[in-house]
Amino acid sequence: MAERRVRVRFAPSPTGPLHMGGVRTALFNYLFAKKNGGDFLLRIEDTDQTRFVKNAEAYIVESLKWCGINPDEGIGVTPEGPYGPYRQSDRKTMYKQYAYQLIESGNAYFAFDTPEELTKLREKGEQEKNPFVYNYKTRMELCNSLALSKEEVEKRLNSGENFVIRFKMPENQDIYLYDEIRKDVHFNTNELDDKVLYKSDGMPTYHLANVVDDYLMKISHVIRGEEWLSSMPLHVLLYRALGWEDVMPKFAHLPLILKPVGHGKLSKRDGDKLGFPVFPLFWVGDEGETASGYRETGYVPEAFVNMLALLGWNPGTEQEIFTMDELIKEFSLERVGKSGSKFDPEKTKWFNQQWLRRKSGSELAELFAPILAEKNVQASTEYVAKVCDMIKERIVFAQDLWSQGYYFFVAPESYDEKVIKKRWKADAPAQIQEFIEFLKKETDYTSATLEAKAMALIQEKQWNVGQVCNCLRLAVVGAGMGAHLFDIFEMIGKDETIARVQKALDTIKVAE
RNA sequence: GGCGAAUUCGUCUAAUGGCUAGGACACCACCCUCUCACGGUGGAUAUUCGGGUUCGAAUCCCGGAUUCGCUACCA
Repeated sequence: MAERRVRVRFAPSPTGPLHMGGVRTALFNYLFAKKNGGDFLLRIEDTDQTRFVKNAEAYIVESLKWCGINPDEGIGVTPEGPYGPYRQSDRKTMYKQYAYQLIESGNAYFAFDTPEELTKLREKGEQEKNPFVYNYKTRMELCNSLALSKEEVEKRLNSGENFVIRFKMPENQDIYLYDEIRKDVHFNTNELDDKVLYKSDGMPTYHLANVVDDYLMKISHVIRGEEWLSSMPLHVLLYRALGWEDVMPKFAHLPLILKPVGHGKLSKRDGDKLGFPVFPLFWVGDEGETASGYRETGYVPEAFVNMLALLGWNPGTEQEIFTMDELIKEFSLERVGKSGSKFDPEKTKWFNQQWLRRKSGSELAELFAPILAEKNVQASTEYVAKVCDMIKERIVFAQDLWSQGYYFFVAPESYDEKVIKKRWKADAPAQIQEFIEFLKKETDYTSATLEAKAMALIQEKQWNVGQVCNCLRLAVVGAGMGAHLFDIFEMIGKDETIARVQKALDTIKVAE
């Protein structure tokens, strides 16, 4: 049998910003598609009009773009593709016929119960410790086309009364399913309920829309979060009832991403409460509420994607740093784990550090440019790139380029008290004074030469290397950190070096 | 409550019946070093519990515990 073309979709609901769990689902779909030479589509599932958030769709598109997860088809692609439209609200009219087809084949029925009535039944059920379920046991006592007379149903339908269409879940059937990640899974239909497929507002619910669209869009594999595992039997039954079982996609349910502390899955509502972003990009909601994003926090997309890929998947080797191309090459559903993973913000920082370090000076200079502009610093890109090369091993975030490299651009405004206390001893002023005289006479102002001559001087005078160098570092940097001392000298130049050291000499008082 | 799924260092994970349970993050110590980092070396820390099967179990089977998910005219 010829293998079906691999077509997968990421189908988020625009109810707010896409959070990192969603990005990971998109990533795994994308990797799977690319690995197998297939298509990755982006479909928007906006069937719930009450939860619709205006900017969410654009945010989703931009987030995926930032991550380098580019759809082949669907929302955000021009032209969108042959199976459009790819927004369920734009497909609204397509679902009704399938809902009615299910009614005709006896797999679904009209229900007239109002939400209020159902809520009341649920509350009552809870009190009596006998939860209300709309299923084979109760449906004949409720208000629907199975329990009511044909005339009564006609009358209600013709009078324009609100109705929903429910799936008639068969009684006592054992359903054996296969999940690509979880392997064999078993359900009995008595545990399931008569889910609403078609809502009174004329929109399908997720279950119907999802199955219909996946069928029409020729989806071969459904890769989604574990929260959907429980509805897999319903979806499979829907494929069967609609007569589509032969082209039913394979299912793979991904383990969830859990909160690093406390309990439960990571959710949008966690926002910044946990001290790290849960969203790829900065978010501003309809009511002006904001949430931080990985991009603005100083993460590079390579690191974010790399971290996400290793959350729930592993290559079976000890390689941890992967480019997108390497991920595509290595990815397989077989190596996706079964258990949920707690998200670790510390490891995410490490990935960013690794990725930043792998970038060239000029690549980093591009990240640094907006920060320098904000600080009103003018410098040539060559100079900035050189600085980046010197400090890239000390940064975790793009922003650290400034905190770790400001002294290449501006003189320190203060001096670290702790360093003064430790290094600026009684004999320091005299030594530094002498060192200034040495610097003034230097004509070959390059790092290596300067270092050799300075070391010779220190040895000749029998000074303590650590004390002298650290005092000089304090003078040019203002703190006990930073790049190689003589590299700093060369970079800022002779005049600036002398000016800074002289100023330190004039300002700093010998520690008691 | 019902149903489903899961369970290896604090965290992410490797080991699909067989070396001393391996790696990474974080932590500690030492080395490198003018500082901060980087790097290197070493350390501490794990098979949820109880039964079985087997020469041998993290791995297979049964039961308990715990965690997560679902249980909406939300996805």
